[in-house]
Amino acid sequence: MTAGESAKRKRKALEAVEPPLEAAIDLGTLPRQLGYVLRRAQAAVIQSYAGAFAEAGPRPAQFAVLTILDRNPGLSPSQVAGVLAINRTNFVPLFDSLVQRGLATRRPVKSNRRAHALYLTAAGKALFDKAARRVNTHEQLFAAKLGDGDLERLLELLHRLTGALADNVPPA
Amino acid sequence: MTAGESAKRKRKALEAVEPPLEAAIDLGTLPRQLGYVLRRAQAAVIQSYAGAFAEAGPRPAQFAVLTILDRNPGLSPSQVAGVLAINRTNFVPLFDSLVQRGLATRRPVKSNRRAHALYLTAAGKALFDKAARRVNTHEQLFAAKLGDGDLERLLELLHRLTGALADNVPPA
DNA sequence: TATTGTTATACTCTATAACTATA
DNA sequence: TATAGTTATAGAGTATAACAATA
Repeated sequence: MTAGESAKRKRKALEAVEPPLEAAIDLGTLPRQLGYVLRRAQAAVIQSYAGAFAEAGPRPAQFAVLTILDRNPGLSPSQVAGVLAINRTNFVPLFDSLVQRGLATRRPVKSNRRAHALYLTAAGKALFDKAARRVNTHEQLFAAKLGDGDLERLLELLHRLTGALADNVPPA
Repeated sequence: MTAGESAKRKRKALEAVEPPLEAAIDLGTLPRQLGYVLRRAQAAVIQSYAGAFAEAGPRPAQFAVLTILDRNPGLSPSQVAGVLAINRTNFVPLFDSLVQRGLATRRPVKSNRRAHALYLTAAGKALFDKAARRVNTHEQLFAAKLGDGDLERLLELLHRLTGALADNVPPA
């Protein structure tokens, strides 16, 4: 092959082509892949929640922390982060955002001067109660969309999946 | 109430407290909230995939693009981004990463000099085939973990949920 | 030495505004 | 005026290394 032929072929390979046929796009195996399907579902759910929380309520991670502290006042940062599967490190600015909004506080612990005990403020409890009511209402919308016990079936399958996969990566 | 009493109470409210009782942590309604349960499930699935792709295979988003272009060569960036629900804007660096690895190319389109047509290279096809085999094997692991048709049930519920929520936000 | 909370840092994902060249 | 691709940018989410105070 000469240099001229090589250059010609190269030019041809980069030539303009016709626009794609306007047929339905084939997703291949993506709709059977759990990672992809979960991403799409989570995006749809987050979008749906965003509509219900139009006026900048607590973000999902903030709401989760409020829930844990409402039920378990006095837990340590490591405990809350651990139970929510949030990195200890990333929990710091997350909790700071609640403190800055006056929703939660850190208190020292008598018996261990390294540790902190975390609590909701009165404002934090009030915001949590209000947000929890809205979240539960929204959950009923999901139940209605899926219909007839299917939300419960979906939750059960997701819990079982998460548990089965977690078993493979036991804590060190 | 005197000023002294008020200051005293304030000090008391900030006093050190005993460590939390070591009981099981109460998650409240979080296990019934789809957003939270989906996040946990997706994290578990991504972790599981990360183990199977130890040696830096394509990332999930890259693999999705490879899949679409393998089945639908010549689509435009907007079409691929649209079908994957990826922002047009964010698709650019994502596709660039494939081009830089020699896995995909952009070609001009005859009939519309604004448009691009996207294709996999031979290397891109080869990597996709290899990764697809690994992904499908991993999918079987999920099926085994859940057992007896439950993966199919889970996928069906997730598809139905995503579809039902998308209906509420029709494209402008 | 190990643990608790923290800082610094970096990378990915996502979202919005605005530019360019074409149509 | 609208469309296709792109740039710039900023906000979340997530991950690792390392530090100070304390155990």
